[in-house]
Amino acid sequence: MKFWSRYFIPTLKESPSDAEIASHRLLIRAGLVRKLGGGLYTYLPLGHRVMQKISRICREEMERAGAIELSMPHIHPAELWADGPRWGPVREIMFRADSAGDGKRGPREPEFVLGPTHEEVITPLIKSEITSYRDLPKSFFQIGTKFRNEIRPRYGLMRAREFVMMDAYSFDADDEGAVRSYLAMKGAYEAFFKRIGTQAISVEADTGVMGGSFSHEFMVPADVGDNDLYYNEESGYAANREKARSALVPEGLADTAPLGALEEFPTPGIVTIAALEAPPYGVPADGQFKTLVMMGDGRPFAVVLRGCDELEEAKLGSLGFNLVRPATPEEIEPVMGAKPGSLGTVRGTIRDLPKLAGIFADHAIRLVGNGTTGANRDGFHIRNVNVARDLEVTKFGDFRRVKAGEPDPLGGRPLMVKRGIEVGHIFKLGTKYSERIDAGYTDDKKERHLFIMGCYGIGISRTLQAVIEQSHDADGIIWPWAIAPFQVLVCLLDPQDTEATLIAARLAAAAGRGGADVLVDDRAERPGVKFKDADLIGIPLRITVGGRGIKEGVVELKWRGAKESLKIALNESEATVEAVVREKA
RNA sequence: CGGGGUGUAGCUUAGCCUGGUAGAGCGCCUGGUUUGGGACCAGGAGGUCGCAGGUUCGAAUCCUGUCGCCCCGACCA
Repeated sequence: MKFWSRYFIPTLKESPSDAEIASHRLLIRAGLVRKLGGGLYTYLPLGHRVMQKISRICREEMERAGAIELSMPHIHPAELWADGPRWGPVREIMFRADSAGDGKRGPREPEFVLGPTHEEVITPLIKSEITSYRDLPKSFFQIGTKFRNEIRPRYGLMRAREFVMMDAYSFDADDEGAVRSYLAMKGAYEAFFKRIGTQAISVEADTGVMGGSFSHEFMVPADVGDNDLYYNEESGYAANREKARSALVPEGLADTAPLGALEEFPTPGIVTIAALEAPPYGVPADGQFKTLVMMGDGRPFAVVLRGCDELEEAKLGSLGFNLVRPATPEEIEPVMGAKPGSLGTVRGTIRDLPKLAGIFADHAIRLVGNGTTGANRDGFHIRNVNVARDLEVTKFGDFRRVKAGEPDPLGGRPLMVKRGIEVGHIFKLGTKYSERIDAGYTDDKKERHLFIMGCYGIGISRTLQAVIEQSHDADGIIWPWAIAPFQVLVCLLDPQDTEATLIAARLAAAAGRGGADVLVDDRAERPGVKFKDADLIGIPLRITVGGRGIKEGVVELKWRGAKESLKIALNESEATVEAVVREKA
């Protein structure tokens, strides 16, 4: 039990100007955190308590799923990362952790870095400690601070430079085992989010820089999220934007339109899809072919889409390039023969076809019959273009960004879209890390195999903020019971009054017996201030003890989300409070 | 890193265009009156106007540079 007057909850009437979104403002106004610098936050007592509660629940669910807790260093020798597969992409977000030195030495390679994640630490560890199939499978986890020098920290704890994460790693002897471990973790995640009172959706996700064979993200739906979720509740399909597919194009669809004769025509100054749609041309966007030239590991390649579709760059990952970027006009013209705006892939029109590392076409272009595309000659397009007859294509694939309302790939029902905050991510890694350092075990036939790994993360501090984003109103936070910093707030309106103080103490004790963490607002403030603060910090159950109620012989119980309060007779109040709390806890 | 914005008291900000005494609200301190949804009255403390240089008799204000922070984009738990 804590007394507000002796505790530390610095609430703010106004929010600092640098807080943009509701959850960020509330974090600060409710006295949960204070900023030290960009992406760096102090957890004040209230915020710290919530972090502890989220961590504890996370720990319990991970252990229930069979994972074993350990703790790895935050400072890593730089050699651990140097020359690794992720050194390039990861390097720029890593903090170096060398001695600050005397300021005279010039730049040099870092000796130590602050750990952004721990695959690189745990894989060598397990390599040397586990050598037999008898010791598999094993899953480990830790809950601790991670350091990433984010290019742009944002939205308070949402994207911070230093943040708290639960990270887990699984080691299995074979693929079936690895899938079991993966599913166990997925189950633990689902249980975790359910217990903390948060709706989190798991969606198919891209593996990105992490690599691996498949993965799911756990998303908390929120308008301020930085990823789009495409889903249909009936069919159960859910994927993020990078991964989302649709059943727009029937399998094996061939050219259908009556084939017209190819015809080049002048289009002076026309370099956009929209301009070709307008009079006098009037070619609808879905009747155009859009040709994009990208650079993959330094080699140009082309991507062909319908004019009405957008490229989803993440989907180019399947092409096997390490680094992909749009090509510059200077890189494009010598290869294609024209500047962007007049590009196309009609056979025979590409100036230097052998230079291209490939022409990759989205399946959806099959829907275009007698279409129009660039002639690879500035100021000219070609009409009556048909895919099978006319287009140069190395390979078809799924490269377009899905749109809301398209049929989902499982049941053909319309896809819905929501914004979401990524709070967890699980990866089936396969052997990507174990192979690099030859980490494996010996089986019962004395044969050596690589560990099949998985890795898993939950952003604990991000989850804290995502919960607020999902659960608040105009007055403040509405904490789910399980992670509220205190579950019960005894609001003592007349701390000078001995009788009221005594009643408040008894009720606080009763709530404590029921299993709640109790905060007593014993400050010498006016009732209005106390009520506003109570709503702001979002304690689920408020018990009001005041002179007015005592005269009537009642105290009031009010749930944070509810409109009305309940009056309870004084002589039954202790038993009632204890019972109510026990039921929740 | 590219684009945009912004720095004035603990917080929110006015003043800047058109140079001349730095102002308000909230919060804080003292006294009084109040006391069930952010009270009122009186008094008070608190500001190197982000930093450095320049122009000027004179700079919060104009110019140059620099740093911090915020927003949009790429990246991530």
